[in-house]
Amino acid sequence: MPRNPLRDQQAREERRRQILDAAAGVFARRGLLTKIDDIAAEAGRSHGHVYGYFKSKEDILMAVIQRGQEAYGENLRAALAMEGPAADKFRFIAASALSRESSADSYMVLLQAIFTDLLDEEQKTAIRERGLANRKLLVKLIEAGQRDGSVMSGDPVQLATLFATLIQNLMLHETRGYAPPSEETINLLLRMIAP
Amino acid sequence: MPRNPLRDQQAREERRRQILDAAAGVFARRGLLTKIDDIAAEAGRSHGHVYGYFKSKEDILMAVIQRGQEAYGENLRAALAMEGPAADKFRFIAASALSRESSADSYMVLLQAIFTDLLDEEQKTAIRERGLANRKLLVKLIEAGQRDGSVMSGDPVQLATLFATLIQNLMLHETRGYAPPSEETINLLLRMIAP
Amino acid sequence: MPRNPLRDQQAREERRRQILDAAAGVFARRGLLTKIDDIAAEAGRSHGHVYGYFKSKEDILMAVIQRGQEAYGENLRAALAMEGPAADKFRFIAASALSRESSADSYMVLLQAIFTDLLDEEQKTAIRERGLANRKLLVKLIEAGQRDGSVMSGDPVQLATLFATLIQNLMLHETRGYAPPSEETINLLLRMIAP
Amino acid sequence: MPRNPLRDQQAREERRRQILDAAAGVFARRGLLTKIDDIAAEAGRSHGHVYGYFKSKEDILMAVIQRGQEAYGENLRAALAMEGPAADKFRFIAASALSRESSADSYMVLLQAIFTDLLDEEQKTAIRERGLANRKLLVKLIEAGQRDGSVMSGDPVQLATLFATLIQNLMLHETRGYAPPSEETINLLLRMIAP
DNA sequence: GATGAATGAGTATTCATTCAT
DNA sequence: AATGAATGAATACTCATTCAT
Repeated sequence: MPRNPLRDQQAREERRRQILDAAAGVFARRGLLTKIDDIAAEAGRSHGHVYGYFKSKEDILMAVIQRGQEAYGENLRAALAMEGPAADKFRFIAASALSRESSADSYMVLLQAIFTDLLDEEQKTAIRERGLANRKLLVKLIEAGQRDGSVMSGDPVQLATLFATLIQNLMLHETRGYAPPSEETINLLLRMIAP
Repeated sequence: MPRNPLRDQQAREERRRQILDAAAGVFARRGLLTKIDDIAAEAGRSHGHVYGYFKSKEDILMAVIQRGQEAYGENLRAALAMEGPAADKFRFIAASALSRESSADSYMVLLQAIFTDLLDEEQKTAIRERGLANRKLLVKLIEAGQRDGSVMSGDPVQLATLFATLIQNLMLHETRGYAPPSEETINLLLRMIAP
Repeated sequence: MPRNPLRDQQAREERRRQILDAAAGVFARRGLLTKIDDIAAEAGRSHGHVYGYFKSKEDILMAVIQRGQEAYGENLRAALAMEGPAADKFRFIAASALSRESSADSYMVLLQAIFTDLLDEEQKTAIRERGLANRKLLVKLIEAGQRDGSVMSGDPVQLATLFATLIQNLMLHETRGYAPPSEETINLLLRMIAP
Repeated sequence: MPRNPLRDQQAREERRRQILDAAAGVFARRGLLTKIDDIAAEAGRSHGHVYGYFKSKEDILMAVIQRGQEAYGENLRAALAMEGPAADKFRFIAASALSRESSADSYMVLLQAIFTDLLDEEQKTAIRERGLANRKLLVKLIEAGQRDGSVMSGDPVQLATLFATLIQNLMLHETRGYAPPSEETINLLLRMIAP
């Protein structure tokens, strides 16, 4: 059978993605105490397999976080690109964040990673920078909302932080033992930032 | 031979408190990966000493969380007992939570503890129940605020959750690499729940 | 990827047996104070290796004891299956027990295990039940001996116990600092139970 | 109150004896895994108290063993001093050994102590020498029995060992899960060494 | 590539022993 | 003397990582 480098490469990336999917779930469920074996088992592979795709556990952790942050960033960019009033954009962001199960996972993993010394400062800085980049996008949305009158006045950076905070932490509600956030929760949240 | 049982008992409680103080700080800084030796070193004692006061690491963790939740509850009760408009009470709560350094610590520790299987379900349930008890106090405050017109309309339970979420997550700001919450942040926060 | 599952399985069992052999020797030499590292060193492996085959030190201890009891039971069954006078069967049992070095090991380990609270009651019960099953076999031999006139009269259960006691404790002679039991010792022993 | 050196000394010895009594029981029950705290608790004292009377745990262990061996020796000497046929003397020894609860304890403790490296060779030698001294006494009894026709012919040393073995191990019966030795057991035992 | 056996650094916990009171 | 707080050496066990097959 003739080699097919492109196909090989794609297969490799697909398997790497599968491992990351598994890792995101297990990290979220078990926190930083997650073992490589847990991830491998979730992916239906051996732990040796995992090391064929990632250098270390830390490496996997960084990849999970990065993917989560980039997905959130994509969401923000999609909202920015939407037509219509800013309110709709916020509803879109809130709904997306709260619907995708993995969001809460990524956020919690990120929070824990920053909170321990498992990662070195360089890695933490990378995470923080991606976080700041995402907040910039949200600030733009806030500013647009203030211009079209759908968001209250006030420092857009602070407002962005508060809004992000609300969304992110709402994702943890089920984990905290509260009822999962509903449509009504989203409405309330949007009223809170309305003028 | 204990010459003074009362004094001994008090000294013992004092040392236990010192260990808890140390543990709260280290757990917050290093997360659940905290080692007993870290706690002992922070308390300026040997790890053997720590085991004279706590049965296990898990035991210390539970004690740290419980103390944090009870301190938050005290805060809420103090606010409820205050005279004056509801808005002042919210400001008091927000200011207390954001000022005491240990609050953010306790909250993060709690979040992580619930998020891993380090604790068994029974212990997690105890934590969740204390959390719900505290939320009930906050719901009372929200309802009072709605009666005197200082809080927007809406389901008080949902509003309480959102408000708590804002405060608690703001406590993590510095950790997340953002600027620490200021007086202005608090004003903004209070405007968000105003009608 | 296991190219040869059968071979792998066999290799695994072989290694497990090697660990048990090492453990039996070390337990016998060092008693219950034996460290996992001692066992691993005796087997020429790391302690991590040992944990790949046994769940805990207690687990190894139980396996060593069980193997010893089962080997003794096999001996008794072989004697029962022998042709000829009962006296020959007793000689066979005595000689086997005193010759195989490991017998004394297993017996001493068993004695110590029952004598401490390292094992829980359930495990001790399992050991005692295997002991009683073995004694039943010996009782059969005693009864056959009484029928063919090679064993003195008396309660067969008591006689079985005394005979077993003699054999088992003789195995400890070297340990006790006495001369090892000889052919002559066996003759004497057999005369003691003769009518 | 005037000092009374003699009285002080006696009080001290009495307390030392109390500790030894406690230690013998606990060592027998828990084996070499016995903790100093167990002994102290059994004696109704603090562990610090125990160190006022013994240098180390090893020290206590040696004292317990020595006392047991000496008590056994006293028994043998008392038998030797008895009037009458040798058979009565054996019955006396067997009955004493099996009746005094502490005998089995001491024997098991001795067995375990010799079987580990908790004691150094010097200490083990001391124990073995006391054991050999006791066996000499028993050999004298056997020889007397052979002279008066109440004991079978054969090497007296071997016979002594077998007899001692029977008695000692019978002491462990209850521990092994068998019925405790009875009057009938003793009769059987005496018949076994009869000509 | 895939597997899982093997290793050993790392960690929680225990307990003999010391010593201030 | 008596107590028990404090220490730290010792030890069972875990788990990330490597590597032979």
